[in-house]
Amino acid sequence: MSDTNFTEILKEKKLKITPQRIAILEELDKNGHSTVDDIFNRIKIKIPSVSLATVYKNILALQSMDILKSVKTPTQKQKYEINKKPHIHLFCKICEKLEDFEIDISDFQDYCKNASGYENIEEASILLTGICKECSAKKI
Amino acid sequence: MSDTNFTEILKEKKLKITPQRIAILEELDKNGHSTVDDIFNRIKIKIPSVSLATVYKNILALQSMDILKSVKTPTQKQKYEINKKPHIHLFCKICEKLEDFEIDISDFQDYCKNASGYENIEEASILLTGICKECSAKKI
DNA sequence: ATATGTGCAAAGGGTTTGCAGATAT
DNA sequence: ATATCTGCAAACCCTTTGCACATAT
Repeated sequence: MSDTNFTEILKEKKLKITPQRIAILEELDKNGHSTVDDIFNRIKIKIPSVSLATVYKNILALQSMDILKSVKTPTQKQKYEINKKPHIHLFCKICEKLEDFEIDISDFQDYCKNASGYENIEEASILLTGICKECSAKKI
Repeated sequence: MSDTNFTEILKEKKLKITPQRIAILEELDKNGHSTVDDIFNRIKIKIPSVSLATVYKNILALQSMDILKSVKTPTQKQKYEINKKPHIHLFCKICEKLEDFEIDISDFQDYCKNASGYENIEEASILLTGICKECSAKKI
C-alpha cells in the first residue's frame, strides 16, 4: 500500500490529509498491530514535533471512519491495525506474538446466526491462543 | 453454584476465604459479565466497608488462579466472568447486551490448527456482533 | 476564508501500590 | 503465631479535553 492510497482513503472519508495521519497509517501498514506508544515513538523519527495527543485524536478519528480497528489482546495494552480484509488473530502463549490469519469464517458465522437467532452478524473478533510453529520447534 | 462451592474453589487454590471474595464470586455468578464498578456497587450493599482496591486486588488474584476470566468487549470497559464451561460471546449492536453462547468450537479450532500450524490451541476469545432477537423484533 | 487539525498542558478515569491494622488458618 | 487480606490514600498509568496557533482545502 502506497502513500497515494492513504491520501485517497483520507480524501474519501473527508478527513484532511496531514503528515501526521500519513505517518500513522504508514507505520501501521508497515508494522502491523501497534500500541499507541509504538506508533508515537516510530513516527517521532519522521515528525519530531508530533504529540501523543495527536496520535490519540487521530486513532479515534480513523477508527470512527473504519480505517483502523482495535485489537483486544490477552496482554492488556490496546493495539490497533488497519482495517483490511477479514481475518482472525493468533496469539502465541510463548513468545506473545500476535499474528493475522486469513480464513473464511462465513460458515461459522452462519452456524452461530442460526443457532442463536442473532441477525446481521457481521463483525467478529476472534482470537485463538496456542503455540506458534517457531516456538513449537524450539520446545522439542 | 452455592457458597460452599466458592469456599471449596478458594480452598483448592490456597486463597483465604474472606467475605469480600465470596461476595465477588456470588455477584459474578448471579449477574454474569460485570465491570469492576458493577461488582463494587453490588457488594457494597452486603459489605458496606468494602473498598475498590480490594475488588481490584481480588480480581487479579482470582484471575491468576483461573477462577475468573476477563472479557474483551467492543465498549471499552473491561468485564469479568467466572471461568466456567467454554462459550463464545454475542454482542448486540443495538442494546449493547453481552450474551454467553455455548457452542462446540472444536471443529473450528482443529481447522485453524491445521491451517496455521499452531499447536495447543486451547484458549479462545470469540466475540460476534449482531442484532439480538429482541432488538430485531423491535425494528420491524 | 473557513473548517479542521496540531501541540501543549491540564484534567480525567481506571487501576495499582505501600502501608498499618485486621482477619483467616 | 503467622501469613495473608483489607481499607485508605497516594501514586500511576493511559487517554481525553480545552485552548490558541497552524494548516489544509
